[in-house]
Amino acid sequence: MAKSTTYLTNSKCKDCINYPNCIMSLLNNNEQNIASKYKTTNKYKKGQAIFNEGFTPYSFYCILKGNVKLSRIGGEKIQILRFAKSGDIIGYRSLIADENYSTTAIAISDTTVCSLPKNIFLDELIYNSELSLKMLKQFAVELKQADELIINLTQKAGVKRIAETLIKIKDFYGQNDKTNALNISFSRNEIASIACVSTESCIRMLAELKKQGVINLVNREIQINDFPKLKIIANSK
Amino acid sequence: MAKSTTYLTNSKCKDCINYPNCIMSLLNNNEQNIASKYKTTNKYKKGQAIFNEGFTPYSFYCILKGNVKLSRIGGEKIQILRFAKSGDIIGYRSLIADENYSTTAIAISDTTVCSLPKNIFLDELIYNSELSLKMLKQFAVELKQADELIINLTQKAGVKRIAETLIKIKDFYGQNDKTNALNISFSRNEIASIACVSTESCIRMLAELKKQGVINLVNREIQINDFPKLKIIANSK
DNA sequence: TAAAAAATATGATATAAATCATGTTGTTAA
DNA sequence: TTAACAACATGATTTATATCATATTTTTTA
Repeated sequence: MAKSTTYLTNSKCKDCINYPNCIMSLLNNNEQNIASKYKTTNKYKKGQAIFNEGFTPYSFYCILKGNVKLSRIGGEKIQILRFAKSGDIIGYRSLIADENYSTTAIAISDTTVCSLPKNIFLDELIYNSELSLKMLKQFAVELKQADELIINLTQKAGVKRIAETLIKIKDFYGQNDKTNALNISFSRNEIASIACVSTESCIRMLAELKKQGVINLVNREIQINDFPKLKIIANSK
Repeated sequence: MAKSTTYLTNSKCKDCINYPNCIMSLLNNNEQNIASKYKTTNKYKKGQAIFNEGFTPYSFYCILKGNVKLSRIGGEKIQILRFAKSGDIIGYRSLIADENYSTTAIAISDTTVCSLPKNIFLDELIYNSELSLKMLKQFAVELKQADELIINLTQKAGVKRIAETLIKIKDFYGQNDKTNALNISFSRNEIASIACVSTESCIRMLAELKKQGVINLVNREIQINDFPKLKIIANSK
């Protein structure tokens, strides 16, 4: 896979399209000056890795524009664990834990990412309590979500996990108002890796949901027809 | 289940048996004074809940002495997610996320817990950057562990998960030097809830490990004879 | 625009582990 | 010290879903 393209810019967070939603909007003027001085901006094509499991982290990443999946390998199979989109941050867990990356981040659409050197970010955490508190909250929510994923993946039947997965994608990335198609399209194999089923089972389960009239499958694209029913399926015993 | 017994003490963290290992050792003199003024100490019998999933949190908890399991219900089954012991803190996730408890904490041996009112703890987080940074690190490690649990529970075969569970208990709570028995004993049903298998399967798999000479089952007590082999089993494909 | 490759689809079979059933052992309480 | 109960144990059966096999469709590339 080709290397990402690097762009050097001096733009500040307060002028970013994600301001004030991005967590880095909490930097004060001085911190923003430092950040803009040291940050680089990189473009990743769909499918390119931003960082890889097992590698040493040197940077903190902000998604300027685009979408990312975070996954982890366990022997043979890949498990997709969570997602990120414009304005989200990635790669901070390893920096804060002072460990190598425990997940792999891959662009699921063409994605532009701002990178900040490790120590600049860690310094900001020390001196900006608003930032560190926001980070604490981010972790607290993520930890709950990880716990929920454990319960969902281990205690729900396959079709329910597929339903849950479609809900997750719709809630996070949205859907087309007219066609009801999911804004970000995943292959059957990817959906399987989110729901933790085999690709074949995933295909069968999607077919089952289609048969029940909950979704529509048009040219590999998934349209959610009956979102309430999808929720009922995902949450039923 | 009977209510916990409450004791009021004015002792400070710096005089605690867990000093300086407990994260609260990072409080400065003034903060320790405030903490000692507002904190209460409670004793929980084995099996008693310290807090329950779904309830609103009002306190931050430090385990003065004892052991705790953190679990979560998913429909029918209970999944044990992690453990805590003397010097560990619990209940902070919900406080920081400003959400109800997402897990239940139950004493797995007689346990004494210090409680600090929610706002005292949250204030300390704001003003003590050393504390908030340590909390960030705690979250970062816990999040990785949650991710690892996802992979282990969804991708490893039952026996391997049982082996993994025994390793986890041994590493976290230790084992008796002479008998090789685990320091904290769990019922078969609890081990099943950690490894995410049925109780019957858990029993069968323990029997299998015994047959292989890796462990010994004496009066419901589990002794680890061959730890290296247990690790090999847990990590083999 | 044909050929190759990748993704989707579907049927048949295998399998790990849950569930159900019943029995045994160990612990608690009358 | 026996009865009652809970925990542990083991066999038989069922079930969900993975795996294997083979098509079909769509996309990519030569």
